[in-house]
Amino acid sequence: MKKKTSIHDIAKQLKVSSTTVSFVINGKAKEKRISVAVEERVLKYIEKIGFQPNMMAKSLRTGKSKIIGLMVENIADPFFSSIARIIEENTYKLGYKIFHSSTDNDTTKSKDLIKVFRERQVDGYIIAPAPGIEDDIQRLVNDGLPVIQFDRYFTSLDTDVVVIDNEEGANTAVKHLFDNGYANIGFVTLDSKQVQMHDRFTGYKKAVTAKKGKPIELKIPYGMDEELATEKMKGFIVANKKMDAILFATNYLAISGLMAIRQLGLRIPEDIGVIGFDDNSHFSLFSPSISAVAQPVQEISDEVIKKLITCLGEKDNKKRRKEITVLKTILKVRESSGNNSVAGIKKIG
Amino acid sequence: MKKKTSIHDIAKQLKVSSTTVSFVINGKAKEKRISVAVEERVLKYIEKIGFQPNMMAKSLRTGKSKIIGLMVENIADPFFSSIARIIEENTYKLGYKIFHSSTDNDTTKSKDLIKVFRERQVDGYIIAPAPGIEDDIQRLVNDGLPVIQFDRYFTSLDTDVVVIDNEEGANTAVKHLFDNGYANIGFVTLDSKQVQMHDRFTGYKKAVTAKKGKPIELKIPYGMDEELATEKMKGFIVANKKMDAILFATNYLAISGLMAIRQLGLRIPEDIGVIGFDDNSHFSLFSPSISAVAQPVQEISDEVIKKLITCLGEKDNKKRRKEITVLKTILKVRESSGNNSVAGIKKIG
DNA sequence: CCAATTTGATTAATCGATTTAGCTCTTCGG
DNA sequence: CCGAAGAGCTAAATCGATTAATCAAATTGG
Repeated sequence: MKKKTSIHDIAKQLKVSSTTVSFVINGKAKEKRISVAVEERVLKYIEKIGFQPNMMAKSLRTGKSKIIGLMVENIADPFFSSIARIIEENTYKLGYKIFHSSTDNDTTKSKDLIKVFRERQVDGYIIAPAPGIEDDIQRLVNDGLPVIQFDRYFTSLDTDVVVIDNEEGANTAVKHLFDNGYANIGFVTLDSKQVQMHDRFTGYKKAVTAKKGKPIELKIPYGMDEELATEKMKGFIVANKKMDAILFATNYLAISGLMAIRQLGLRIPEDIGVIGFDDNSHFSLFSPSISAVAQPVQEISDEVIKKLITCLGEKDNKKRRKEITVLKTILKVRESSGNNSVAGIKKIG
Repeated sequence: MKKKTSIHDIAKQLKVSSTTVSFVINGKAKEKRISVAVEERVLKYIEKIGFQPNMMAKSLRTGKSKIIGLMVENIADPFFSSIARIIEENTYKLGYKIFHSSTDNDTTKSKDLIKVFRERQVDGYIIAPAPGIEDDIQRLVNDGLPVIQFDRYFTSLDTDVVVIDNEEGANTAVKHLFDNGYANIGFVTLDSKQVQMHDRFTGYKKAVTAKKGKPIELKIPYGMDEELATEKMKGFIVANKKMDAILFATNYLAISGLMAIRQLGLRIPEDIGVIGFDDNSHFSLFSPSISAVAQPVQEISDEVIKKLITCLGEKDNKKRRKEITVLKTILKVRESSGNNSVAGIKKIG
């Protein structure tokens, strides 16, 4: 059908060697002492025919695929898709393309994805790890491949890490609820052992016990159908009559929770106060508007990229000292958590 | 550091030829008359060392990268990220990986992306085209590469297409507003010549003129800052005193519009009725809940995948008769557009 | 003027797979 | 016992680039 023209075809046409063409294409004309005359002739020709080198061949030879593997829980989740967008944008400028993949927090799927990434020779890995893939990541690390863990991480692994201060984020949110007159604060989270969820619970618990309260917790299994989750939450709210506020550990849990509250006919913030983890551009438009612990998406992405670039530039990655960066969350105080703004916290419309 | 083991290393270890190893790995042992004994020996060994063939080499040789290029306006937009997710999921099962990219509806960026996709040898293209890239896509088509346009398309190009019936979607929405007692309906859209926006306007206009009304239109430039857009819309609403309902042409325009309405202190649906194009899982939680013209995301994705698979299976793509699939939208009637449900339209909580 | 250096370009190996064509050995019919 | 057929495996070309090694011609220095 169509045979793509190769560097050799060009060489033949111009009666030079393919080496020369390669040098010119890669801007090494000066360095490799190619005469300006020949250089221009080659440049003109490849411009004319719109030559595009075959990255596969290039990658095979150089060992660099110029591809980054990005593994997140769910690319359709606004938190992850925003990060994906920023990462894509910035790495693109450096000539990298991204393979995205959603793990659904599933171990088998994640392991398989790592395998696929490997055989595709990706140059670097950005991973929000699912449970149980410690060994797989360890193997990447052993082979000196650049790996960044973000959002959550295995403490046992020696990789760069970018996370937020989940404990403090949750803690501040609960304290804020107390300051607004709520006394019995519940926590709805995922039934998960992952470190970020655990930290959020810890932050919640510390704030509650500091007030001599006792934790009221509901755990929803990962991947549970939204309607079912809503039912669970309705049961949870009904069963805990005294509970007057809830902190939700993820954005989609908050959504189910809001449905539950609405279906029960409760008023926010009068009957029940609400704060969600992960902000969403829509929260400010709800009536009442929904308070949230916002993750600094831009900063997270920037940190991840910065670290990745550093890793990619390293010749021996195993020698480098790895860094754990912990970023601060921002409590977005809106109507759903009462009206008193707390010192040091921005009150927003 | 680490030299990945190749098919040759395996061959050397097992004292067979790399040809044999290749045959076994690709399941052609029977076909190529490799003895069961040798086959098992090879299989056992590659299992033991966890061998992973180099896809770059494979792709170079076979000419198939097993990569699909996906170009959308913005991967952080829930509409596109949902589609991306479904496509990723399904193509993955067939051994394909996806390169996603956001075009921002920018011509230069889109052209550049197509170039990058080409040099990366992607096997197929799924494109929600930005303006002005007709020629670039035409070139792909000329070279017999599988191309699917979706969400919007260039009518001049002979590719498979998956879109929704934008005209009818908008038309139905406006009719619904009329049926609910609204008389002067405005339309807020993008300042864009793209076909999907044009069709939405046509649907709106036909419904309005059928009622002897005259169109009231506001065009927002693509990429305008959200706050500025909100201001524009406030001005629009104030300037058109008699306007009592608005249809927004995209989900993010609806968001800005809702902010404008809120800031002006208007009540929905009493003072002003609202319908958005593109549904969002949050719309049902707004107070009042927001009506929307929902796009059938799952169906769109399924169609796109089906068509792509067909193209990929074709030996001569240029011969194939291309198909344009137009899918129906679903009007989700909620509180923001009044209370009367229209015949044939599902009234939802 | 000859050896040494510089200039400008090329030859050929290599990356890791796939695949065509062919080689060797056994078996079997006649 | 010879030739054909088939079974089982391999050599070597190939995909399209990069790059170390080298070479011929021109230039320079002493």
